[in-house]
Amino acid sequence: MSSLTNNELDAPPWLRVESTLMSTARLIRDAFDARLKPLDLNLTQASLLAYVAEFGATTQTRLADQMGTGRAAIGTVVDGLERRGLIERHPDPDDRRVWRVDVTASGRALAADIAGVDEVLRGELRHGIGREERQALSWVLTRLQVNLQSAINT
Amino acid sequence: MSSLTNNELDAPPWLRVESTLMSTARLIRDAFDARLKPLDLNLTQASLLAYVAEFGATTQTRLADQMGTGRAAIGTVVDGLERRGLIERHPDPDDRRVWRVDVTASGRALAADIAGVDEVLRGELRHGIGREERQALSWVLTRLQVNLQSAINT
DNA sequence: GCTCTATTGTATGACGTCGTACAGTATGTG
DNA sequence: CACATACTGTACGACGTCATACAATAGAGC
Repeated sequence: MSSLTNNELDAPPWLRVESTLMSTARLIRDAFDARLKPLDLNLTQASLLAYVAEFGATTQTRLADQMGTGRAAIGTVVDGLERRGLIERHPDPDDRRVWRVDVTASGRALAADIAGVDEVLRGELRHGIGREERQALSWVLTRLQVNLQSAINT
Repeated sequence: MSSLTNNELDAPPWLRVESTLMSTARLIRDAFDARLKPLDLNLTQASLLAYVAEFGATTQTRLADQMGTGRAAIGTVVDGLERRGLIERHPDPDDRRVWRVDVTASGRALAADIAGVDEVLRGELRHGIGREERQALSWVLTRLQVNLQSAINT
């Protein structure tokens, strides 16, 4: 069942690879969200938690940069995770403007589950795609990002 | 300024190609939105308008499938474009449940502008990326979508 | 030390999309 | 014909993100 929504044939003439790329991105988010649902996390929350668990106490601005979202949005995500006792905000001794966001014990346990989910899913996504194909994909995407940045700054 | 947010080096160990893909998708949306801003359209509105201009009177459900968004969301998009006189809703003589969404004269004119914007931007995005690389990208993305669909349906 | 500029996190309102439920209509089955 | 099932578009509430404005704080230049 379920033919893909956008194969190259019935796709509109404008937007071809680009729309395939965007629908793929949406599917990635959906797939991760589905697998993270048992942990009661979405991809944004899981990414933030995993990042803090990996790299230790982190500023919210840095988190926003890493996650690719605004500072305001990160604030509410941190609020939610903090309410659930997964992370904590500690004052920074050197800079009284910032919070050092750090993971709690239960947050660290959950981060391990996240890593498991991530590894399993990423393994499934590699089926039928060779290593060099993934590298080629990565290269083209990076090059595309350069072009996109130029296009946006004009 | 503005090094890319996620190169492969400082990216977290979970999510690599996948996160690059998602940030690329976001950049695509941003780039199109920026170029479409003079027309006072966002990518969703422009895609819908271009699709109707290309393929003629279309059902809203079909539009939702094509755009990859829900029926409810499409309804509000159609509302907005209809208020601006770019499209019209006509009753379907054979099925009284559905609207036949069709483009007006001014909508058709704007659709031509959209096609121009699209062609120019897509040309810029191809810089430094060969035809076979684009085809390889497309192939890997399609394969990825298959894997993603399997992953979601489990 | 004082002043100007930059930065951090937050509050607020807006937007786009989603999920669900619903009424109206179509289609298939007895 | 009557009935059950499927489908279309809409109303409604919720969520996540954004843009903007703001107070508090830091840092640079004099």
